[in-house]
Amino acid sequence: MARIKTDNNVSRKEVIVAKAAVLFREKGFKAASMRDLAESVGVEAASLYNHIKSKTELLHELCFGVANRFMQKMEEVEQEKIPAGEKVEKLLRFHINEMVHHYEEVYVSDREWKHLSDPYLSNFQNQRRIYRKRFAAIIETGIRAKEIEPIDAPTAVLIFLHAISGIESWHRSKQKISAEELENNMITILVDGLYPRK
Amino acid sequence: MARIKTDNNVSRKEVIVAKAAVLFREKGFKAASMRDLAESVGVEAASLYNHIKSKTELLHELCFGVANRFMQKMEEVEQEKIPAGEKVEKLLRFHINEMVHHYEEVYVSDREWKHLSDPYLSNFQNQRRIYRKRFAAIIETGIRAKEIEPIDAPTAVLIFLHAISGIESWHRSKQKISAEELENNMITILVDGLYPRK
DNA sequence: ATTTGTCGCTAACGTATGTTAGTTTGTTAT
DNA sequence: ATAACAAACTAACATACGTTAGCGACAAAT
Repeated sequence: MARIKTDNNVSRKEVIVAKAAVLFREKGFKAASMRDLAESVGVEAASLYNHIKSKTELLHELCFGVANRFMQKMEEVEQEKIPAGEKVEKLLRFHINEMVHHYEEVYVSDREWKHLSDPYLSNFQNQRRIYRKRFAAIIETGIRAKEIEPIDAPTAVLIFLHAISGIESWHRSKQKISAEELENNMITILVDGLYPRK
Repeated sequence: MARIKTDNNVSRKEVIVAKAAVLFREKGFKAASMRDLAESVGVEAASLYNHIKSKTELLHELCFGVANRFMQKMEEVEQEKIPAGEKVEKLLRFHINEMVHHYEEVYVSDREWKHLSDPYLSNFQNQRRIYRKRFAAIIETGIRAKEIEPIDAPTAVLIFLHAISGIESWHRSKQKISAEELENNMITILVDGLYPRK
């Protein structure tokens, strides 16, 4: 009998959720089976249910974990007293860092949320919509202050968020540039298009 | 008995592939069942197999259909005798148009190719890698000609391609701006970051 | 040492899935 | 009208999946 080993105040459930993130990322939620997950945890499939309620619970855990972190950062940034452009940059850097350092969870939350079931599904969709609205609002504030070029803010937000989720491919790439290089490259490319030409 | 109705030289197989694109987009490849597809086509599940070999064949058809169109455009653009910046812009506009007008197929090809099986899988991955290399090469030519800012070309390519795939959300959005507006907004935001500041 | 509760195991259930076999219906060509 | 073919149907198969029930093994507390 092989117990799930848990170092340092990390519950067995958390171990399972972490392994699930890896698996859901590489196979997709539907294609990843509980038996796959069990094997990667080192245990029989049925044993998982001593720690979790269902497969979907794992997805909840992942999606809302990520969503909450982003929402919290949004609140933090909104309250700072700095120009809108800097707020945008701060948010972008946060996104990039999350993608680099919590790759699996962020990726899963981004691509697999469709498979949430309905009290949670609409909740999640709402959160995303709200997040984007608030992001766009920051950009629009910058535009009114003539600090940012007059572009369509919602489109800009879409571009930013999806551009960053492209780090997925960087993550798998062989000839990696460093994480800081990546971050600065992205900021250059994304943000420099924002400011008016002189 | 309800036959699949086919107007205008369009084979029944093509009807099925088209419906599959819609279904795969909204549920994901794994979650979409052949019985779902059959219902949406208006026929029993088993009947589909008079026209197709397998579920995965539908995915091949979609993925390689899209990939081939992009490869062809790449060849076309490479051979034009225009500045690198304009080549980039042409490719981006093509991407945006494909995403707007062949939404379902492009989206599926982008997100569901993981579920291809192995002779096709590696083939598809190769095509993508090659496509990106050639795209990056164009940008690098522009950089050497001091026509484009010295940025990391592979990163720029990742950003561009993923940014455009974000149109997905625009497609579903209610308060749509027009397709041309969208295209021009995107080009402004993405391309303007490329040229050196004066 | 005994109790108690946590955790993992085996076995199995019910359901959904992709696909095949064999048959019947409808259409097209002679 | 009839033969020939295409395309739909019904029935069923094997497999894979999420999950439950019940039991045994280990660890912690008394």
